[in-house]
Amino acid sequence: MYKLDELPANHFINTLINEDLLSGKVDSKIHTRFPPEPNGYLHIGHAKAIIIDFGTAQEYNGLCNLRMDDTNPSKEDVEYVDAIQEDIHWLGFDWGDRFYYASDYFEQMYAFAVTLIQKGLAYVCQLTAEELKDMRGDLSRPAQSPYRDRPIAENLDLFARMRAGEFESGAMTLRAKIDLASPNFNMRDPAIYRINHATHHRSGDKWCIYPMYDFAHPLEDAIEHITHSLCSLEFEDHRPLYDWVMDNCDVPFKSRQIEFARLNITHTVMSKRKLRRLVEENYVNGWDDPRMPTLAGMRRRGYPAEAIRNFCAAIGVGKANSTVEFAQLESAVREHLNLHAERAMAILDPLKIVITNYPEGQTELMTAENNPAIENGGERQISFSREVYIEKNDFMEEPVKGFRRLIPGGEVRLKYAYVIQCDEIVKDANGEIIELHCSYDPMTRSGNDTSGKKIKGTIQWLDAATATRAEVRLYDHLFSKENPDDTAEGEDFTDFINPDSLFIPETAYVEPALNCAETGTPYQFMRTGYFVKDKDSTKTLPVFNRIVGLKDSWGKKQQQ
RNA sequence: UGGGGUGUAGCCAAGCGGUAAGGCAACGGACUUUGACUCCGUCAUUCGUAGGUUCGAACCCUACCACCCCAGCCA
Repeated sequence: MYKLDELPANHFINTLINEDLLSGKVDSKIHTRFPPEPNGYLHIGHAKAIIIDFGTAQEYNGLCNLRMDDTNPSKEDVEYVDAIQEDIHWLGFDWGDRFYYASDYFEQMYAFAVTLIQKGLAYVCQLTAEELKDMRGDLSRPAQSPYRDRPIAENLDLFARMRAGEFESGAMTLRAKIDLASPNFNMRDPAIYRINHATHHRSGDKWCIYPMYDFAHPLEDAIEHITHSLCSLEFEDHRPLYDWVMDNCDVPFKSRQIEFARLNITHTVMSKRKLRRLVEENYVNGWDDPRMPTLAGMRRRGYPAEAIRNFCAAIGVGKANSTVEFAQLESAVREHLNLHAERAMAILDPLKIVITNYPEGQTELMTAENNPAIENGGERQISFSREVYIEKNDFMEEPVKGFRRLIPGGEVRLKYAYVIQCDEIVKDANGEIIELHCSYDPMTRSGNDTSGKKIKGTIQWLDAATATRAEVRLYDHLFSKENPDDTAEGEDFTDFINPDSLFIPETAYVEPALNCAETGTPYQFMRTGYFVKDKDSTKTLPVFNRIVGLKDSWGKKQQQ
């Protein structure tokens, strides 16, 4: 039925799935699932998992379910359920009508647990958490439980009463009877049900006992006929238990668990605990703050979903712990923006230029390309008059070697307009430069330059008469520390937050034609970078996106 | 100290007994009305280390080393 050379072969997961297909071990459609716990927002690390889960299904013409793994009511909330769905859709994936909740299987899971008890494979253990800790053994000593040989009938009775709410939270657990001496601690009679009198975000107070991940997850997969359950490396040790549940509960289907390495990125934290702290301790303004590595944050920052997908494809899938450089993500974003983002001019730190030989009151319309990187990228008209703003650092009174922009007595091209020459520097009493007096060369009009001049530098500008004052924000990666995930639990982040991660220039101007209120299109600022409207904020002004800005080899040279 | 994993360039990563893909970064150069983009070129005689098997080893065997994960009634 299958031919090896027709099957996907991008990485080891394909190899394993192909084996199952070729051997006939799996004779149904490939079926995967993405099973987030609704206890936080999805981040770029989840994007990798989503792409592996949904992507693998797509590669094999199969299906991928979305399942809320909501088996711990004290950590979960509906707010996250909604956000997770929105983010997956934004990323470009769809689960059709296969949206499930683990909590919908609670009744079935309970029945499986009862069966296990009847088979003598599970027992109610009344050890308290502290007692359990004392009796769990260690590397060389097996664990112990005085309740291990409780009669089946008594276990059945106790488990029913656990469900009925007769006991307090934590009073007892249902444990799988496997092997107290196993070198794999996960097999030392793991708890599979605990008592927790908490209100579940969905099932309310219907249940006061909840299945543990190790028991619930294989059952969820089996119930949904998941052929391949893809998860991260830390669950490798749990696979024997996963298989034990599959083998000892009378499941309708047997799934196979395959583990891959989760994503780490430099200058970024990926742990939900730490992301939550960033939000709750107000280091950022919410889960969707553009500085956050959450999908919601990246969306607001102007990262295209396709760029994130391309990034994940580029980094591959393996089993080695690795940390991808932030630059690799930026590269994927730049690559996409270069082809899709329309260009615009903006001035973040204005310096006024008076073109003394340009007639007062005159205005010309100049033609500017919207996207020179693509054919038929469109054009727009921008006004030009006697007074314009340029970027302050596009002028150097005492130029360093190699500087190609405006210098006293020198010439520079105003992009899409004329070549100007700096004739005079006007300063205030403190010696601060107020404005520059320049003259333009009428023969150098963009599009029909008859001057024959070869000008090295080209800079951006804005007509002072029409430029729109804008609030602009520049973003960079959140942490100055390369591997902030190494930060000790509870440690203060303050010293590690990159002071440049958010910068708001005092006076910034943009082209008036930019309809920032209505467009979600990323714009690219001339030479200085990209910006995108911050769609979800109440402000209608653009966000400047320094981090995926143009590479600046001049700036780099300056630093050296 | 028990168990489970992983080691290929600065960072990812192919490779699965026939003589080290690709991407990111970096560095040269060409082009340029964005110091961007684009284009061309350079970048592992060697695959954690040491032995062994073989005509031939990153791939097989042995030993060692390093790093990651596991003793929640979290997922």
